[in-house]
Amino acid sequence: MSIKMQLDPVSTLPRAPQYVHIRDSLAARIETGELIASAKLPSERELSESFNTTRVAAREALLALETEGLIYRLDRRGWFVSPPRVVYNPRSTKSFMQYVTAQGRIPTTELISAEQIGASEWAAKHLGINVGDPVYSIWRRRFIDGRPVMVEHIRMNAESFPDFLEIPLNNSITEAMSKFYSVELTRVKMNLYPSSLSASQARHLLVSPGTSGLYICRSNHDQHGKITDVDQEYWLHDVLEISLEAHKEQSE
Amino acid sequence: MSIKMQLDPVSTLPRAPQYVHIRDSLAARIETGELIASAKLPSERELSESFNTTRVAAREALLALETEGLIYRLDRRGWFVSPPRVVYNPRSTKSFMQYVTAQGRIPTTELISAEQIGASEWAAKHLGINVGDPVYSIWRRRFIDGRPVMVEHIRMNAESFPDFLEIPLNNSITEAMSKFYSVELTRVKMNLYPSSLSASQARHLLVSPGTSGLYICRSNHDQHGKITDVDQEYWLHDVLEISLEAHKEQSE
DNA sequence: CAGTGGTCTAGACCACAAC
DNA sequence: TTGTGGTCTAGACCACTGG
Repeated sequence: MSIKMQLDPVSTLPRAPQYVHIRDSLAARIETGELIASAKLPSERELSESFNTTRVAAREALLALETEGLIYRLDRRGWFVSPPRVVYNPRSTKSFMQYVTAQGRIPTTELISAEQIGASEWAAKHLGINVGDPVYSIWRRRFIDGRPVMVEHIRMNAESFPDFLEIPLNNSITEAMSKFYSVELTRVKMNLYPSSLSASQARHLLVSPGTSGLYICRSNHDQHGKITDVDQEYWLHDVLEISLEAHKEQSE
Repeated sequence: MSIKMQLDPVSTLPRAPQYVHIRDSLAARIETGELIASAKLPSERELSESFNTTRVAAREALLALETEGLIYRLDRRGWFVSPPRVVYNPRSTKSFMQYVTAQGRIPTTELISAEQIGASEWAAKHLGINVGDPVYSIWRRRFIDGRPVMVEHIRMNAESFPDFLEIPLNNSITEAMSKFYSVELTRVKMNLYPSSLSASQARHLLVSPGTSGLYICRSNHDQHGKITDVDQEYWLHDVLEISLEAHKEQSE
């Protein structure tokens, strides 16, 4: 037996990158519950020191976990463990407030701005009205357990809902439509895809510009088939799980 | 008026990061059509030189565009302009082959592996059978215009589809069920959320491990309400746009 | 003001793809 | 063999958060 240590054959295989070790270590600490939901992770500098490497490698590990949806980042504030996803079912009549509460989480809604303007080309097309027709343009921010998770931009046909802006807009708009205008939402059309958050949206959500998100565009229809409102939602990418059940149809 | 030049007030505002310029420049070249779909971008080194900066900054710009879905990356092969998203409607009876073709794109399916095994706990639960019951486990890879965009893992109740593995599995499984077993898919249950691709999935899709993706889990049901198969799909994040129309129900 | 992430410099070596 | 992205070193300064 030679004194010189034999190289382990395994070491001739492609070595797992350094950042993978950091990722795995953190992932394990999350899985075992050592780091619980919303807990703050060690700083990038601490991590790089304790793993005897540089901030770049630590950062890569954190970014990988972020992409997976295991952790999230508050801009210049640090890294935190992601809470479980909230399940959203477009077919359910439950409002945001209702389905979040039903899952044991605490929803909040905050009005950012609300005004009446003339319909843009985009809004007119989606609301089935003419450019320049009066629409309400409403921006809101929604929270789950105190974390801002979504900003939304709602456009409503103003002529269908006179004086709507007098109503408190940090409550359910669906309920307001029902209670004050006898308008019931019976059908929803949605388009959605992963994208990234603009600088403005990111600011509202306390994250860095360019953070990945989930874009959802919803058109709501009332019992007469009329479009009531169009809602663009910009979610953080780790917050939602979409769940839906569909009956097959020949329709496109 | 002092001789000393006044600072332009604008310059006291936070300066846009360097990588934003590179991002914007590339985004503009994509928008104007100078760089068309699937075109290869300049290499990271070329970009960093032409913008008189380092690879890190160039890379950040490219990663930002990747998150937006404007460009994609083939592992160690370079960066390319993303083609438009394909619209997928879960309610439509169209198969992958059909809806991709209908949008002027060319779909391909490749069988990776197919075997009969005993149901895992996960498979048993989702198929409504017992652990160890015979199931087909099928892995496939799907392409659009030659680009690998999704890997899927299908589990079927083997007892419902005797000798299914004898059928060519690079064609539509839905059609095979209909043609040979008189089983029609009438209902689908889906769960989906953004996530990241595992090393194995990434290899199949020619991308780097940890690339962000879109996870879709589908349970298909036949005309009798029986579960026919469960399908886990791992899409690249920039490929799909989900489009759906739902009638509201009191059901959860 | 101290601490955090955000951005950047100026390099380096590696694994792999394509020729 | 050459060129690409993938990973990494060892620093630096900046913008902003929070006490």
